[in-house]
Amino acid sequence: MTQPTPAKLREPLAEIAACCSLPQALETMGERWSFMILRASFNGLHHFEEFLEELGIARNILSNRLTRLVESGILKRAPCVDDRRKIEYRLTDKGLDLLPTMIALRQWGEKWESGVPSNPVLVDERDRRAIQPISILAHDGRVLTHHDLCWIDIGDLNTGAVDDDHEGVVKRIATI
Amino acid sequence: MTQPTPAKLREPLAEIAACCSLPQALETMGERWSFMILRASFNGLHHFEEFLEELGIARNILSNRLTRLVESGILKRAPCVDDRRKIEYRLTDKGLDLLPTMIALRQWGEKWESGVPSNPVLVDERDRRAIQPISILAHDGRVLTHHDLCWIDIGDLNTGAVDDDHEGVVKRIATI
DNA sequence: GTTTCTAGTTGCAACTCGAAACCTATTTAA
DNA sequence: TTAAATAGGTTTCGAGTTGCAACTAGAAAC
Repeated sequence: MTQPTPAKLREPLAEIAACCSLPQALETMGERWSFMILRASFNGLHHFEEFLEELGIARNILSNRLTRLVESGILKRAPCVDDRRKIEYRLTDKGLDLLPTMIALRQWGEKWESGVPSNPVLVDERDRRAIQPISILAHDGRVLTHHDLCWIDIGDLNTGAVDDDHEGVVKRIATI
Repeated sequence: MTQPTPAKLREPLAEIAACCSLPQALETMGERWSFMILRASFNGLHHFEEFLEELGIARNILSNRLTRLVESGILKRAPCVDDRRKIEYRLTDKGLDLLPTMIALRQWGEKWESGVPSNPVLVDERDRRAIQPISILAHDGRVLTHHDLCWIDIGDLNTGAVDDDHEGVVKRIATI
């Protein structure tokens, strides 16, 4: 019994290029509203009605997105102790770890879309000085552009360890 | 003559929170396929049929996305001189400047989604050593987390110049 | 016990996506 | 010099997704 059609519309991006993690990341965070909900979470919002009012999103879509973000481990649900009608949505470590990505996107928007640096400004709490622009750094701290980058096979990676004798049998990557 | 309904479904994210550049950035890059097309561009693809084969996207959607990316200044069109049927899509400076964001998202995916570092690895061409993880840096290079950050009014920014006189005007608006 | 509040679900209309077919302007082949 | 192939679209249509409003279940307040 062969099915006439598998009927698999909207193929997951992850299957497009299995070698790269970017499609996988986009599978959860690429959805409309996902980043906006994340941003609201970082800004201290925790409850359904708070997201609803802040974002102006439809109830069913918010419900759907929160469920998906919880399923993918970016947010976690917890019932409130003082009011058991309420549910708290909080960022997990996986969710918190999206902050650099979010700030990078925000800085890009500041530079190219709005034109002006937004107010208020994001600063290091300790000295109240503005954070650096998010950038790509070499192991020694040099800022790299796309001209300086290339892909190499993981085996041919230079780890900095002394391995002059054999080139290309390194198994572990240091950065990630 | 008043229209019966403005019929403005799908309100632009940019209007949701005008104070922040992130929604504006998401307006163009938040669309499905936008980041995948960007990634393909960085990987040296320039033509319609190349994107089509590489991404497995539908023709009409690809056409639509390329038009939007050109309209928002991330890609630029140029007719080929040697074959006037062909059109070249190339990254503008605005597009190239999305590389840190893209790598940040990729690294997040590597860490939390796929688990394993992908192969091939992105390295500094000069010494063939892996790039650093994208992170948030203070002006002196310390790596910051969300605990270390706060928002302040742009007027109260510490620029590094000596200004001990006024302190405590920190408007702690958000916790991001 | 009724009302209110929180977090949903359901139904329906409008919109977007994906696959295939079609279209137009250029090469290339016969 | 026609005929076929190629590049980059647009059109059509069914299916999936989004947005809005109305409704619902459970907990709290009155």
